[in-house]
Amino acid sequence: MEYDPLKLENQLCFPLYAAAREVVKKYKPYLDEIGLTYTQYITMMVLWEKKAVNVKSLGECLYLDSGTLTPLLKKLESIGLVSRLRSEEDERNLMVKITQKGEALKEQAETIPQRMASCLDLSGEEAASLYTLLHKILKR
Amino acid sequence: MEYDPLKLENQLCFPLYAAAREVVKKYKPYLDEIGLTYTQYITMMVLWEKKAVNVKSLGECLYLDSGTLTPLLKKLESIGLVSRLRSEEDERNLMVKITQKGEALKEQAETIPQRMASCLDLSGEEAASLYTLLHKILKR
DNA sequence: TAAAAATATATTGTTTACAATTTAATTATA
DNA sequence: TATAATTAAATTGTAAACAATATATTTTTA
Repeated sequence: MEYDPLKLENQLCFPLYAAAREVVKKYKPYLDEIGLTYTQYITMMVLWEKKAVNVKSLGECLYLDSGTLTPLLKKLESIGLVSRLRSEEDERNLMVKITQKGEALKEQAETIPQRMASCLDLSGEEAASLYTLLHKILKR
Repeated sequence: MEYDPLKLENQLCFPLYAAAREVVKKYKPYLDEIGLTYTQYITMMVLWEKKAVNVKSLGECLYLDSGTLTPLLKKLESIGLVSRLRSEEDERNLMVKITQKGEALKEQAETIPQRMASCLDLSGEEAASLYTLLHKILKR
């Protein structure tokens, strides 16, 4: 029996793709508590840190484009977590700003990272090693 | 400045999610050549190996459910790569079988794994380590 | 400075992804 | 053996994800 590079078990991308989806699925019960999807959650993370950001740099942070972000940001605006306003200096830029309600949500999210970590069941070393390898793939 | 577990750069899931999408995106030019999406490609991988499989076990292989697979398999059937037929013994099962055309496609796909690997730019050791860690996450 | 190029976001269309529900078939059990 | 429980796919509805295109604004350059 010779080695077949087209066997699923010989792929590296496939477990990456599958594990990413499995982990996002594990977040769901926690994110349901605060009424966010995973993509909305990481968007809020950027805003919890930066307070305001335009769509382009948000997309660079998250590896997402306006086709994904525009409807998502409109949704977050409709929930009252962010505001969307064209920049005065350059009207091509849309500034996304966190609202008071958005800031307040952070407190409810504080417990999520730890609860998720205990789901993952990796040692500290394994997690660090995985972190490094993934960032190596993402390096551009 | 204290450690904030809600900062994007302190997440492990986020680079997993982002890297998976980036890598799938890198497949696109290669998969375009053979007219498949990434999800269709990994479905064909299972069929290149197993020749025939029902939707449930296909879903177990790929970590996908019938909600995703049903339309995808109909699409593959419409292209002529697979056939879909209810099992005689148990009519709840839908057997998905690879066609001649599906088998023939494998030859055109042979070069993809190597070309992808050179995109990834990981050493053999790094790839092996990543493989192990991802499978640890997927272990059920 | 008028036209061209570049930039930022939005829109359109297609495919995934998945939760929740429905339908149909099979198996278990009262 | 009729009824209940289980199982496998399909369907429905929503949210991503992304390529390709369109629109509007700003910057370059001829």
